[in-house]
Amino acid sequence: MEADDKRSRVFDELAVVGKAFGSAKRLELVDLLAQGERTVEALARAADMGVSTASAHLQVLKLANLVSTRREGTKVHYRLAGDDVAGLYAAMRTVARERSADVSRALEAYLDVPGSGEVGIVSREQLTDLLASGEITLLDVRPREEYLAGHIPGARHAPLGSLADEADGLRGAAPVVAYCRGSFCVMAHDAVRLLGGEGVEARRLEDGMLEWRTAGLPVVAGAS
Amino acid sequence: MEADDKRSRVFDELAVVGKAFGSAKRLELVDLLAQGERTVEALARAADMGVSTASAHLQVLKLANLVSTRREGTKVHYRLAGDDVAGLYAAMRTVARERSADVSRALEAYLDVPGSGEVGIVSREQLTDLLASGEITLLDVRPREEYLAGHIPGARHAPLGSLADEADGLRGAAPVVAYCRGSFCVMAHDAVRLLGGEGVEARRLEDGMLEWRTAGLPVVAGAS
DNA sequence: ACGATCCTCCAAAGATCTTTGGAGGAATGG
DNA sequence: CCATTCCTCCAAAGATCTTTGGAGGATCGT
Repeated sequence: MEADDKRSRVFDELAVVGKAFGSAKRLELVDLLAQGERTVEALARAADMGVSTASAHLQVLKLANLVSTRREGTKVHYRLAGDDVAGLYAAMRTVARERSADVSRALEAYLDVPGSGEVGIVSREQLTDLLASGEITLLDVRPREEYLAGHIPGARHAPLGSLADEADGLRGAAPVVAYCRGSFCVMAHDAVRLLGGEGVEARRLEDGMLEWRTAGLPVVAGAS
Repeated sequence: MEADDKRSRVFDELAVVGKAFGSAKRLELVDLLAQGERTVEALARAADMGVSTASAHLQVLKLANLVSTRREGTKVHYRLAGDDVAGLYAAMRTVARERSADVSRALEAYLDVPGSGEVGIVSREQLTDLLASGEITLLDVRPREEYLAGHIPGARHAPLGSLADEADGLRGAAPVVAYCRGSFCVMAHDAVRLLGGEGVEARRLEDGMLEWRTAGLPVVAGAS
């Protein structure tokens, strides 16, 4: 049957996209790219793999049309092909987390979440209100390049590495809300722990930049 | 670093879910399961593969917690673990179709869509209105088991195989809207072509049952 | 034109997946 | 308790993916 061939081809092509999400290394690259564009070398370094390997994985993502590239001199910058790709990645994480006990267990072990009694979590809606009323200091604790590529309006950049130096200035001032890459990112957890230990009142955004962007909320780029 | 190990494990577990969507055969099974539960044998037959192969693929889906099973006598019925899984599958199809020229090309070849000038497409919103005003006959042209597992309220079952016999009764009566599995399914296209050739005024729903269900619209099971 | 940098492509080894037939397990009906 | 049905598990062959080092292409600055 000719029609069966054509149907098979449709699923074959769909599987190209599915396969792109079927490798831990590639997911790690997608996770990084969801925070903004990066060069191959930067991606390889951040995801701890050889440049050849990173390039090969990026070709797979490119073949699936999930990423696009921009050349700047000798460097090639990769980025997600669109917000819908970030949305698909976020949706997959949500389903995986809700459906798979293995995923949620691995995630809890990584985030070091104290089972039940974590206090001080702020939802996106609450954050919008708190920002409007100016009652808090919003900290973006991601690496500098990611902050520059896009952050929540009103957020100050305070990377984890230099957060300890800022504790003095934050103590006693407006309470802090910290955020990072998303619900699978440990940085905001670490920031809240660190600040709490320094006597600074700190909570964290429920998820992070990925979910903020996917929800269609405003994002501002550059140093602000 | 211990933290890196834990992070890697999170991505490894995520990749288990991603991999599940990374095989054409498995996607075909998911596509079928999105229409309702089925036994292993029925799935193997419908997707044209050996029972062992189907079982193996189903184990992969089960390991990713994307499907669940129900035993009935010697038969095992598989179904999607939840509507969120169907939603993820639908989202992946949408992204794949919009991003990948290969996917949309393969799809057009399969659906045999006349490039631009296809008339008579009804959106979900329009269908809801048309149903409320009773101005149309809504036909579900999927196989019987899928109709029974869940269909749009008010739809009559008219499988493709026996549609020609119904043409006489439909001619001159209320115009027809036909639907099938979803936007990657050819049956409604075929139905509209067939009815049109018989002189019956027929249009098709823009997508199908998968998108209807994913949108949270009402579904009724059994013969109605 | 040349060297330096950054990336992609190539080839090959190693790892992982897919498919198959058949053995074996679970449930049913006589 | 035996035969039947339906499914899962096993083992092995074949196919596909991943990772690597190094060759080679593109771009830039000198």
